[in-house]
Amino acid sequence: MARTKTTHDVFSAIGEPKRRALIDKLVTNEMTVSQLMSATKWPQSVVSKHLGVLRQVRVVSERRSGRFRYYRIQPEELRPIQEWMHQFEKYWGQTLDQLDSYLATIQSKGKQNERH
Amino acid sequence: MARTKTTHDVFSAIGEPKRRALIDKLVTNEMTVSQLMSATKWPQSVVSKHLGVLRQVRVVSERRSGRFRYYRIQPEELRPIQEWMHQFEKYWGQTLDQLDSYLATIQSKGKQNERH
DNA sequence: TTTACATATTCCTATATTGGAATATAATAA
DNA sequence: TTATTATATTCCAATATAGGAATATGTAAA
Repeated sequence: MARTKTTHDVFSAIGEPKRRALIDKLVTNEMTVSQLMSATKWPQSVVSKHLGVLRQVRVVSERRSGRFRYYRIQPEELRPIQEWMHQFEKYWGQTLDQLDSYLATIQSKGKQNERH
Repeated sequence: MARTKTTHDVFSAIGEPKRRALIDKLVTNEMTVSQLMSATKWPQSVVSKHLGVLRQVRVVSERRSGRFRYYRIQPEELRPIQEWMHQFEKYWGQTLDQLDSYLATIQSKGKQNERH
C-alpha cells in the first residue's frame, strides 16, 4: 500500500510546506495564480498544482474573472485541525493569548522561508 | 523530486491518519507497543514504524523498562501547529471554549475510526 | 481572426512512503 | 543455556507524490 493521499483530508493537505506557504499568503486577501507566482517565485505549474490540492480539500475556493482566477482561503475548513489540537492545550498552559504577534511574524518571515 | 519526508516536521508527521490515532491513544497515558497494538488492532510492525516517525519529530518520547518501551506524548512539540493555526482563529469566532467536549468525543470515537 | 495572456493539465522522472511478513535484537523467564 | 516475549528492522510490492517542461484550454486584446 502507498502513502495516504494528500487530498485525503485537511491534515494531509497541509503536511506539505509549500501548501502552508500558499495558505499564509492568502490569509489576508484573495490572490490570482500570477500574484502567487511572483510572491513565491515558484513555477506556474507548481503553484497551480498545490492550489489544486488545497481546493480539493476545500481549504481554498476559486473565483473566476475573465482569464484570472482568484483564490481565497476558507478558514472554516481548517477547524478540524484546531479541534484536534484542542486536546493538547491544557498541557502547555493557556498561552494562546500570547500568540498575537504570530501573524505579523509569519508574514514577514515569508520571504526567507520561501527557498526550500 | 518526491514528496516531503514524513519526518520533515510535525506537520508532515501528523498528516498520516494512523499517526494521529496513535497520538490520540497516548494523550491520557503512556503506553507500550503491545498496548497500542491491542488498542488499534494493527500489526506490530505498523505500530512500531509509525511510532518511529513520531519519535523522530519528537512528538513522542520513549522510556525503556526491561523489554518494554513506554511511549509518551510530548505536547510541546505540537506547539508549531497551534501557532500556525492561530492566524485563522479570528475568522471562525472565538469558539475555542466550546470545544471542551472534544477530548471525550475523540476518545470514544476511537474504536470506530480504527478500521482504515 | 490572430495573437497574447492566465491558468490548468499532461508527461516524465525520482523518490519516499505504507503495509505486512519475515527476521534480527534485546531482555527476561524457565 | 535455552525458550519466550517485546520490539525494532529489513525486505518487498504498490503507489502517490513533487517538480518541471511542454502542451492544452479559455478568454481578452489587437
